[in-house]
Amino acid sequence: MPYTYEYARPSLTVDVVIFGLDDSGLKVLLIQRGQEPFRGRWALPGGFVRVDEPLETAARRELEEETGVRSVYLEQLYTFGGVDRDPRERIVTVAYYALVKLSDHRIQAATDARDAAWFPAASPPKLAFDHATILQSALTRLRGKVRYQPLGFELLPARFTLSQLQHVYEAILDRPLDKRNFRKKILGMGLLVELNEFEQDVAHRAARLYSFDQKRYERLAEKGFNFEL
Amino acid sequence: MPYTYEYARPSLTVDVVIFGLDDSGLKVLLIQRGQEPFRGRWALPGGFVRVDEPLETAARRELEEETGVRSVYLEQLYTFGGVDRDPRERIVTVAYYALVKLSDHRIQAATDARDAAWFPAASPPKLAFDHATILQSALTRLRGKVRYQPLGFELLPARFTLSQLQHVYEAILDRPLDKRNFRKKILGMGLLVELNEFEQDVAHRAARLYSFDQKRYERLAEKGFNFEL
DNA sequence: CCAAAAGTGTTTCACTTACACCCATGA
DNA sequence: TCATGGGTGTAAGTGAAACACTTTTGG
Repeated sequence: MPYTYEYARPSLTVDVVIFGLDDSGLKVLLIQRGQEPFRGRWALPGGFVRVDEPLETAARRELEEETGVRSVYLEQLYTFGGVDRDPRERIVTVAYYALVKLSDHRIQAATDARDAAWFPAASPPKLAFDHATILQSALTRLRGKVRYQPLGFELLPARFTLSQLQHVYEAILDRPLDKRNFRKKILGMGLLVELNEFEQDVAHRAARLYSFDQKRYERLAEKGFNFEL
Repeated sequence: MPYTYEYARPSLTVDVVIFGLDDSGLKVLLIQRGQEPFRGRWALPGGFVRVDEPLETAARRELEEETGVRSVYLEQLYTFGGVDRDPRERIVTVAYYALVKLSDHRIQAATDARDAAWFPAASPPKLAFDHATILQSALTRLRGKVRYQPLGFELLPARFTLSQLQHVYEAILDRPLDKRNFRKKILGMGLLVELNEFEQDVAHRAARLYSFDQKRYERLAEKGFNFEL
């Protein structure tokens, strides 16, 4: 090692809060620990950062190991550096949160039959370390950011109905939204592409499918447009 | 050391973007480096995190060394972990930003006659490492957050005029605000205490002084009140 | 024909914006 | 008395919120 240090240094990990959405609401992916400390407890997926590995790469590595997907929304959340957050030694963790499409069957396959499971994000089991705090921060961030960034689409398949989209926002914000006002507002932004496709096999009028125009959003955002629900 | 590791670990530092405000606008405090790499370049104050030291404590330590003040607004910004951000070795840095009252004379004293100086936050000199990126992130965060959190007061003395407050917001948001609308809005929140004191020694009508009611803000914020400019 | 969700406009109210003049003070 | 910033109200426009019925489809 080319330098010497006056002080011992903390270890560095990443942890990832992986959110998904299904019919029963917002979910978080947790791993059951096989070792001490906190053996048997549920915890966020995470691990050590390698010396030649960018932080986000480390987070994506953890994410991919647990879900099998690679290109999802991933954002750095906060760095937790309390001295006693790990009973063994000082470990600082850079927390990320990710939004994945639970409709993606690769995710179901990757999490089946493992020590991983989806839990309601708002009422998880007792968590290891300070992971309850990290999860709570992620929820708060998500709730704040979803209102002014088009994150809702990250939880849905590429083609979705307006009702599905509304349910996403209702689940995250945890309050009901008015259907007409929601549609007026979201369609008024001009960011949704109206497809000539419809829901299939439903016992009621089939809803039209839409897709989100990411490119158009990026162009508008550069010119000062603000997505805001 | 009680554990062994499969991989070498990055080193960990904190860096602090210290903002202040004077008549010529928003300023940032920089340190001129005395050693390689980047000898002679200006850089953000920062240093290694000690193994038994919480991150925020480390940031406050750096802040106090440079400004002499202890209780100021300090918030974690982002963690920068690019592999080549330091030419010597892998160093991950947890960046913070702070808001200090430049009217506080301790600050002037602590920064006088040192290798530290205040620069316009929007047009700093060429900076060492990736500190230009960090500063830019801090500015973006400050501009975003100042609109929905009462941060402006952190840059002013405890008693201030409405015009001073307006200038704070104009400097940060970098656009002019309408005087009557600004006053209406900010007074309408009921967070300012109207004092029976006035500016002294000005060559025009003396402006009334106000103070910010932090307690009242906290009580309202709990009940769902949102500060919003 | 029934159940279930899709789809659609208008009114009301609150808030934002634009805007100009007199006042108090010290030089 | 002049220069400088302090202090004040109203009208118009824009956007948010509240609200109910008809349509389509499969069972």
